[in-house]
Amino acid sequence: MSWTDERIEQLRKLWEAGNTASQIAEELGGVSRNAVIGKAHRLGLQSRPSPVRSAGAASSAAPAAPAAAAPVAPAPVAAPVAAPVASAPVAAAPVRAAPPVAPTPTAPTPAAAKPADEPAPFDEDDADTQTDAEAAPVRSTVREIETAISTMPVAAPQPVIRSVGPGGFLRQGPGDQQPPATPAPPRRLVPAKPSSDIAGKTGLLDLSDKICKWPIGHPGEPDFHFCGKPINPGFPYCLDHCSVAYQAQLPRRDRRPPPPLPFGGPRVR
DNA sequence: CCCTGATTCGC
DNA sequence: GCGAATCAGG
Repeated sequence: MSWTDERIEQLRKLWEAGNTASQIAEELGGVSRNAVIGKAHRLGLQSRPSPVRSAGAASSAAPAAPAAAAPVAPAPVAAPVAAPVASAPVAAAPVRAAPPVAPTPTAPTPAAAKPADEPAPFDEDDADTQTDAEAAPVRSTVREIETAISTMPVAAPQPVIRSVGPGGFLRQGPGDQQPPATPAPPRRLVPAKPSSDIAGKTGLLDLSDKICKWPIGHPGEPDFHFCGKPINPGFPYCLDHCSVAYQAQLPRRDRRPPPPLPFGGPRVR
């Protein structure tokens, strides 16, 4: 496929409408995403926010310097940590009307962020050409909306960091005096008493550095316990279990080949 | 992993 | 000029 005037025009439209390169490529057909990007650049189409560009430098591209054009307030890094508690939108409910705090000139945080270049809403000159491309613009619009929604500042705020404790209550930060909204009754995660299965056996709490810590059974099983015999001095296990735990390595030639792994071994890629 | 756009470079 | 390969962030 070659870049006919028609296809170039289509590319231009879709690109400026905010479609992704892969969408455009799919729409045009016969070209790859890379081809679209390459062509777009050669056409001098305005570059769009790219993951890569942010870090490095706006080398060749970006004549429309966003720095100058951006209407965004400089926002001199207003204490990123301090803010959340007071303004926390998370605690949506009972936050008493924020006291008339000192007129902190907080930057219009997220809402102000707005694309430097607004895509021209419509190109009236091309209205006649629209007929052949009915479907595309619609899809673009849908995507634009989706993108807009997903990037809306409204969805963002969740700055209050609280962890969820057992029972579902929220742990509070130091300055957070509001009681938890729903104080869930404490729940035990483990039985208060050891089950009768391990009565008389060495449980976790019975461990010391004088008795064998060799596990008998598996954690989670009702009768899981530890060996509990006196240790072999200098080791965490008794003599018997030391002999299991510490084995001299045989010379390679004397070793048994390991049994085949149950699932065909590790994946190889 | 997936996605994205940018860049490079052989053709 | 073209676009695959590659890079690099989200």
